[in-house]
Parts: sequence; C-alpha cells; structure tokens
Amino acid sequence: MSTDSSDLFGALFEAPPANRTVPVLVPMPAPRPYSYSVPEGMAVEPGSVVQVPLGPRQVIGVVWDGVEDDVDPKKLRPITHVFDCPPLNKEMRDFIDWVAAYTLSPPGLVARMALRAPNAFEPEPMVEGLRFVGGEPERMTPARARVLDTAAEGLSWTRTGLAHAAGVSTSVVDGLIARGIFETIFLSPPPVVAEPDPDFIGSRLEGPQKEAAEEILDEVRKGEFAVSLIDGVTGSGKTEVYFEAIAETLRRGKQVLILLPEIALTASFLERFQDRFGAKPAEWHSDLAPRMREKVWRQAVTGEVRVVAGARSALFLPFENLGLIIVDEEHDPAYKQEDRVYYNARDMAVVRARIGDFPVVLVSATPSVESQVNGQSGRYSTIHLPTRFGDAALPDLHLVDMRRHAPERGGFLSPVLVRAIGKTVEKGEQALLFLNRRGYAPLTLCRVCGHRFQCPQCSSWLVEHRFRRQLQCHQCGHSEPTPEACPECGTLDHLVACGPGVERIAEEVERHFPDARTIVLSSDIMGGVKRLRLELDAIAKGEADIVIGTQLVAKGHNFPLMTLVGIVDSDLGLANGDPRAAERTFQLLSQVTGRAGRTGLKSHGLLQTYQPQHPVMQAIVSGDARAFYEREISERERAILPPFGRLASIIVSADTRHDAENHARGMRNAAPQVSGISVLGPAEAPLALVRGRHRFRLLVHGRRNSDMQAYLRAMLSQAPKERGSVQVQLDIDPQSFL
DNA sequence: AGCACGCCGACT
DNA sequence: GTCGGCGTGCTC
Repeated sequence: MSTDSSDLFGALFEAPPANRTVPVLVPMPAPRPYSYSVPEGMAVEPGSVVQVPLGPRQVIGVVWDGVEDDVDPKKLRPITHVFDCPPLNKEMRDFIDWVAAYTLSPPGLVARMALRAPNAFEPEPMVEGLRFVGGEPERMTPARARVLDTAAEGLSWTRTGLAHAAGVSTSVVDGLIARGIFETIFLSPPPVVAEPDPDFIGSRLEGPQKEAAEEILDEVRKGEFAVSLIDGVTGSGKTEVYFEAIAETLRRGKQVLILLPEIALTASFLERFQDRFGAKPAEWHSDLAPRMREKVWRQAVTGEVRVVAGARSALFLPFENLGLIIVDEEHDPAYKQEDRVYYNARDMAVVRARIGDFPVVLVSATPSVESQVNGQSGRYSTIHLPTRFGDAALPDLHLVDMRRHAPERGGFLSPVLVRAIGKTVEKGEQALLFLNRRGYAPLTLCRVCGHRFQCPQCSSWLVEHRFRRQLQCHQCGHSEPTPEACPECGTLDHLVACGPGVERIAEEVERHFPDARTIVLSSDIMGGVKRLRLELDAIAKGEADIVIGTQLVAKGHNFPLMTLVGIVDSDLGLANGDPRAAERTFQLLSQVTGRAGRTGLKSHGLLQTYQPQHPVMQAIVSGDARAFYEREISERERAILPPFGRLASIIVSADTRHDAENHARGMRNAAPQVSGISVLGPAEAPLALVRGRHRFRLLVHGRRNSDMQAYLRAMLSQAPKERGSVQVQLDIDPQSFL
C-alpha cells in the first residue's frame, strides 16, 4: 500500500487515517479498561493520566497496557485531555493489576486509589518571585533603601514577602519593579518538606540494635526484594533500627515509604524522624488538607519528596523510584481496608516490594501470627530485639485472679488494684486503667420484665452513654435518648446497667479517690482529635493522676510518669468468636502494658482476669511469647488450615442486587477448577464481627484465589435470597501468589 | 462508582 | 397537584 500522500489514488482507497485507540482504566467497577480514541496530535503512553468522557461526565483515567477489545468503533469517544504529569510507571501498573486480581476488585477502582489527589495532575503553578536586577532608582527614598538593603540579604523574594520583611507597603516594591530594579521571575514551588539528610546525625546504635541494623542494612545494600521482620518489645529501639535502613536507602537515591496505622502517625513520631534526619517526612493520611495532599502526591510522582510517612492509603502513591517500605505496627488491624477495595496494606506492601524488587521491613512488638509463620518458615528474615533500649525497664506484670480478689458489690476493681492505684497516686506518679469498652455500660435491662435494649437496625445491644444520656449502637451508629421507663412494661426507674464501660470505671475511681485528678479517654470525647492531643499532652506533663482509657491509649503515646497499668478486664475480647481473638488480646495487652516504665521509673502492671491459666495471660506475665505463638499457630492449623495450609477469610456482604451481579460476572470469568473447599458456614462464623445489615462472615479453606472465586460462585446460588451483593475480602497470605 | 430515569407515597 | 424516596440501567 502506498504511503505517498500525494498519491491521489492511494489516498482515495486507503481507509481514513484511523485514530489510534487505547485502553483506559476508568474509575468504575468495570472488569477491564474501556477503549478510547486518541485525537490527532495527542501523545499518550501506558500510564498517562488522562481525562475521558464517561456517560454524561468527565472522569480521570489511566491509559493502560494490553490490546484493545473489540468494542463497536462507533461507541469510541476521544480522550479529552492528557495531564502534564509523569505517567504511572510499569511497576505501579503491575501493582494495580495484581491488587485488583487478588482482591477481586475492578482494576479501575484500584487505579483510582492511586489518583486520590484531585488537582495534582497538572504541574504545580510556578511561584512568582523577584530577582534583583541591579542599579538604583533615580529618586532614592528611605523606604526604597530599606527594600534594597533587605533584598541584598536573600536570593529570591516574593513581592509581599519582601515588602513585609522591609517593613514597607507593597507599593514601594511595585515602584521598584516598575523602574526595572527588580524583575519578576517564576520559581518552582518550594518542596513540601526539606530533604532529609541520612547523615544528619550518625547512627548511635550499639549492641543488639546495632547488629539488627547491620542485618537489615545488608538487605538494603543488595537492593533486592527481601522481607525482614523486626520483632522487639516496646522500647527496644525498633524505630532507630529501621531509621538506619531508611538512611541507607536515601544514600542510594531512592524514595522511602513508612506505613503506620493512622493513629500512630503522631507529632512525636514525626519529631523523632526529624531528630534523626534533620527534616520531617511528608505525611499522607485521610484528613490531610487538600492543598497539601496535592503537593505530596505531585512531589511523590516527581521524586522530589524522599520520605512519606502515611496510613494505609499511602501504599498507593505512585512513587517515582520507591526503594524501601517500612510497615510499622505490622500486626495492626487498621491496615485492613474493608470497603470498596478490600485489602491489607501490610500484605500489599510485600507485594509492592516484590514487584518493585526492593526490600520491605515489617515491624512489631507483637507480630501477627501470619508474619510469625513466615518468619519461622524462613520466608521472612526475623530480627529479634529482646531488650529495652537505655534505662527503660519492662514493667513487673502480675495477674489478679478475680475469683480470689472479688471487687466490692457493684464495682469492677479488685481491692488489689485499688490499693495499687492508691500507692501510685500517693507517690505522685500516674496510673492507667485500661478497659476496651466505651460508654457506661454495654447492656441495659429492665429489672421488672427483663427487657434488654437492642438496636432496632442490627440487633446488637445498645450501650449506655450516661454522660450524653444516650443509648448507642456501636455497630451501626444508631442512638436514642436513655428512657426513664421500660418500653416493654412501662415501669419507671427500674432500668439497670450491666457490666462496665470506661465511664462507669471513672465513677468507681472517683468514689475511691475523690481528690485524684481523673481523665477518661475514649474515641467519643468531645472535641475530636485536637482535644485528644491536648489531653494526651496534659497527661504527659503530669496534669492527671489517673487515666481511664480504651484502646486509643494503647498506641504510640508515651507517658513518662505512668508507673501503674491496670487492665480492668483482661478477658474481654477472648470469647467473641473471632478466630484472631486470642492474638488480638495478646497484642492489645502487650501494647497497653508497654505504656509503663519507659523512662526508668519502676513500674507495674496488674491484669485482672478470671482465666489466669489462659495462654494469653501466661504469655503476657512471663514475657515469653514463644509458647503462645506456637499454640496459636497450631490452633489455627487445627481449626482452619489442615488440608491446605493457608487461611482465607471472606466477608460476604449483601447489599444490592446490582453489585452481586457485577461480582458474579467477575467470578464466572475467573473460576478454574476447584480443589477442596470446606465452609464454616454462617452458623459457625463469628457473627459479632459483622453484625448488622445483611452481613455474614465466612471462613473458607483454599489455597488459591480461584478457589475463593469458585466458592463464591457456589455461594451466589444462595445470595439472591439475601437480596444481596457479594463483596470479598481475601485475607490469604499473598506470598502464595507471588 | 456516579448519575439519570422512572415509578409510588406524604406534603409544600 | 408536586417533592423525593430508592430500585434499575448505563457508561468505551
């Protein structure tokens, strides 16, 4: 065929110049990319961030790899716009595809997680600045002289900045610009954070910490995929150890991502980082100001930002050249995202490192059973840090057998614990009472007819919040004012609160210690995060004697004067039907008791329990977690894993018919042969976890993603009865698919 | 996911 | 008589 455009004959008989078409991932639950045509003169490549028409609106999409499908060419619409933004690299695209396949999520929705920065796709606007050209104005005035003096002290100034610094109004500066003394230049906007310096201060590690750091540094120097698990008690210097891995990665010119559970992303963490590197990392989390969000996203893609510390969503930032991921508090359930795309950021971090061929470091004082198993099998290299750093001593921990040390009638604190609190407060030290239960009482009933207050929407008990005079459902958020009469029998003033919440413990504490300064900390304190930070600071400064808190006191915060930790109900959570109940309890209790004794003061922990022989209790007081993990691993193998050696847990949720069909389609497309799936059906499933709406949870054995899909296909034959959709959370060890 | 369309119940 | 609830269908 002729390529000579002057050949009229050829031109007439050739097809009109067919526009190139490309696959584009759009932010909607389609199983694969849509095809769009590329207008003449537009340059796109896989990874390009584009704007495309979708139905009535314009959406952000990403040009994808692969061949276009055979969609009716008449339906093809052109790409509207290509953003002036570095394309998502192959590594990122592979990661998105992998996560989509693994989580059975539409790839477009996974891609969308990487593009969560609405206005960041065009370059940041240049900042207008002034440059001193030279010369002097014909008429020199005192104000003008001041401006010239001031300008000489710096290299570049903004118009208002210079005026402000010189103490004159902007019109003086404008006058000098008009006379050509200054010229306007455009500067690239300042980086969002200063560049961290790996050698800002040298490593101060010694002994086991130094050895641990060396081990990880070896991996970092190799610069290949490797998973290390740092397993060390609270205060053992885990952070300092992984800081060295970060330093080495920075020296190698690569970017670093530090993942933290949202709640651990505190000012004190950022300051620790700054002390070591001379600058803070960029932050990434859900309530980052939009402007900042854009900047961080943009500077992550361009490689300007070297270190990002973020919550799980930071894992989907399209870094330019990521070279290390740290997953701190690796065991934390907050790494699981449980809506839209279901994923565990810890596992996906391992996957991202594998795809990018760089090291990943998991860090925890109480590793997840999964990571522990991977450590034992040699898939992860484990680094133990058994001792505390510096002068911090671990607290002395004791169990209080509640059968022998019963609390007084109507109370929940044993005499042993009450005495210990008294002594602590006398010495001017602080006591922490931990109870993982918000509100006043978890159950309210009528003494006359036995009526129990239940949530009208989801059938779980309503929790009394006496302070707010409300009954609340902690499952679905429903709340109603606390009535005075029983709605069943109408009797007045015969409602009785059953069991303790933090508010009720506070009441008891005030009865025992009316003069002590008491603070209750739970997620429903008024005033939000800001207020919480203030309270935490106040506590750290010693402005409280007794702190009563739920799990939010367990994370990240150091209270230097805290020398007593009392766990009001250590057994809470052991019997809620969750297969991870024991593990979670162990982790939580370790974290809470670890709050004490971090500055060298002799400290104690008292754990009230009705099950002193329980392996969790034994592990906590002995400080020897090994036996506990051994038991936990074999327990899980026995209960769930035997034929296949992997655990999968699936949440099937029933919401709308529409979603059910979408997922069904996806699964039908995928499902190859099935090998042995056994089901612990809804009856055995830990309902407590997902109580509410039309949800139930299922545990399934299977080795492969396809097993899950096949199972779900079977499941669908029942799903219509539930009027529902099927959403899936795969909670399998992702390494089995690498 | 978002958005439009369309069909039935309580109000300006 | 309309407003608005959500059930349904559609998007290259």
